[in-house]
Amino acid sequence: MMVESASETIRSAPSSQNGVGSLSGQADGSGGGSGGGAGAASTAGSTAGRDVATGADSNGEMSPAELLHFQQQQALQVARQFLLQQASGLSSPGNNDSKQSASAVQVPVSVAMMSPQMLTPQQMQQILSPPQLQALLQQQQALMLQQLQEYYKKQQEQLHLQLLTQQQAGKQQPKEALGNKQLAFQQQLLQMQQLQQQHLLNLQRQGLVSLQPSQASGPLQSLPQAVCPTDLPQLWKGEGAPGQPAEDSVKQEGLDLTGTATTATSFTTTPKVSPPLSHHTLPNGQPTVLTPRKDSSSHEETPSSHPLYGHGECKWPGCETLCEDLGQFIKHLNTEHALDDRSTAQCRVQMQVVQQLEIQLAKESERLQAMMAHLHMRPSEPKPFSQPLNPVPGSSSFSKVAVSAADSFPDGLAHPPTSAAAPVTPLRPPGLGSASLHSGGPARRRSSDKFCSPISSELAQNHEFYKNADVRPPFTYASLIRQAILETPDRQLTLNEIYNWFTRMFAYFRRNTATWKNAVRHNLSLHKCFVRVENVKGAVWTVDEREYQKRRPPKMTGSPTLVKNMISGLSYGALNASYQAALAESSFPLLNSPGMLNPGSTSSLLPLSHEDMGAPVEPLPSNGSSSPPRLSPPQYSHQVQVKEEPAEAEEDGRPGPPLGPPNPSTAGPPEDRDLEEELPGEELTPSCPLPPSWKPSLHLSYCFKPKFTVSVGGQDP
DNA sequence: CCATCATTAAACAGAC
DNA sequence: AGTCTGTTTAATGATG
Repeated sequence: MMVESASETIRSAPSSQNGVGSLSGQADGSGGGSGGGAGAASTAGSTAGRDVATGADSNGEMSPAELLHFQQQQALQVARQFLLQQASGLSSPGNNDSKQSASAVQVPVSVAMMSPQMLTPQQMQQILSPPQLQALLQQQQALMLQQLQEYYKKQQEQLHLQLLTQQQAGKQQPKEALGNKQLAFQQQLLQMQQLQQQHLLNLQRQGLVSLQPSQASGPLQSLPQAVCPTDLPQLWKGEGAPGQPAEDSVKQEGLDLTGTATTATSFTTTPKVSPPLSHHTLPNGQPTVLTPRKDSSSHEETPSSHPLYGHGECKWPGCETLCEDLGQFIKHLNTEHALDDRSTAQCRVQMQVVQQLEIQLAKESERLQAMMAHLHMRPSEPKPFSQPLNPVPGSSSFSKVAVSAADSFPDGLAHPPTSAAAPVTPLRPPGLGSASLHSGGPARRRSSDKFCSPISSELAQNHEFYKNADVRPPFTYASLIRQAILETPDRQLTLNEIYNWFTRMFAYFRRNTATWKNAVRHNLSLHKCFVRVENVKGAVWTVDEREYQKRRPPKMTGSPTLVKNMISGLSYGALNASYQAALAESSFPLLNSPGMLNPGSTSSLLPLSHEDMGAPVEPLPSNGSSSPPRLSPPQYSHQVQVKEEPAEAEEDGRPGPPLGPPNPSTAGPPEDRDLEEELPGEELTPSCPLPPSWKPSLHLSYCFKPKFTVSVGGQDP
């Protein structure tokens, strides 16, 4: 302990220029007081100028902090009502708790909120004993659940009726118009489901669902483990009359996507949906965060954004088609992703993915709890991740703890945060749990390399998490730098832009800037996969993919079989395996065509992306495959794509346009051959993902990039 | 135990 | 002079 703190102070001393920022940041986090979501949200909100981030946030996604706040407000309202009743003698004096509970439950939330009293939460806590508060909270939760259920039910019915009407009318309409209408309905249903899911998960996260199974009315009893999107309609309908035709059809739509024209409505589970819940749940002036912006974004026919549209490209799984604007995207959506067997199958796959993720999340959380209980790590705290983590990146002692904790997972993997939790529990990705708990330290250790963690998809799916949670990403600096560079259309970034990407994408890197910036520079210089190119405006950094692949241990290349094998070996192998199976089942062409797996593009579909599987991500020039590129620096400048020189040697074998997203869907055989020649017996090892015969020795050694041959000469050890 | 490699720290130089 | 950028070395620790 003393050693840790000593080293901590020692290490923090050099970064004096960032000391103020770091300290203030930490003070914010801790001063905010355990409000994990709130702290994260405030962090995200305070960091202005992050175009992507704010854009995503402003789409109306309700943050956990908002939900929490909303529920707390409601709980307080109910508690106030309860106090009022007690004070005015409305409830019979001799009543026992159950009677009082009943009376309290009977108070509609909306009514309670319409009569706000002037009691502060602190006053409430002083007046009410903790058991009372808890009872009230539970009552309120149960009541709110009921109201929500009814609301959702009505909304679903209404939407379904609208949909049916629209479909009948659409028979006479042009197909596109119908598609647009369907899209709108689809969005609405989708948003409703998202809302339901968020509510349920939020409740579950607070332990309220499982806390009160008897009060939470039937359906919720079935989701202590996982809430699956496919289950939600059932869950919410379970209480109501099950025989209602509209509900049944909606339910079937949610579960069976195979056939009819109605199936396109209720399946997608894209997390970036703004739930339109404000008007019903908060009828009157309650100054909550459930603002009309969500309505505007969700109910309009032509919203300013679309959950399947982002960063100028279609987010449909495996598509990534570039669309200049929303209109074009809508057109593209209606043409390319119309209601057909393929789209239906893809949606079904997506459903299964989400479902598996949810299940996996529940299992992993449970496992983590058990592990922590076993290891006596905060056994008394059921929500170990609810608080913002303030790691000390400079402390190697912390890093040791973090790494060892991460490695203590049963499967021996330092779990990167899988995609399961990020959309719904932004502060708590599973698997990262123990690492983030003590974290601080570099949760890195080649996690992206050794375990083939798909950094691009990881980042894509846990984007919000890393952006808000002060958790070190489990990727190496090299991986992150490369990701930053590849995310840009030109695949080149200045050092400062790389810095900005780090701070924009990761809350963790908003502190201790001296440390990680130095590391970034160090990595840029050290790894020869990063090539510095003199530009007109200055120097930019690019990625030499071949070098990047070369420096990595070969895992697998191209072969879907290998991909599957590796996937099933990963920590979240189960869900990915099911994903694979689902893909195969739906004859999804993705895994069968190497070109579909893109490196830099945030492969929104696959939890695994090419790049981190060690597969060749870009078609690399076959010229000079055996010549060590380190011989002369000018060679580098030709291997990379520079703005001023769009068509250079690097692009020779690449038919794709020089600009645009990192989507060289032209990978493949030439590249593989090239690498195979260059790394004989390493890249292509068809039988097993990690061939035992492979040894990363000798020529794959850690090599320095001799930018200046003079300086290298005699210093090489 | 050794080789490899990621990370961190630090020194240094050049450009601005 | 100070800062930024870039290079290099060294130490440390993890991993296979």
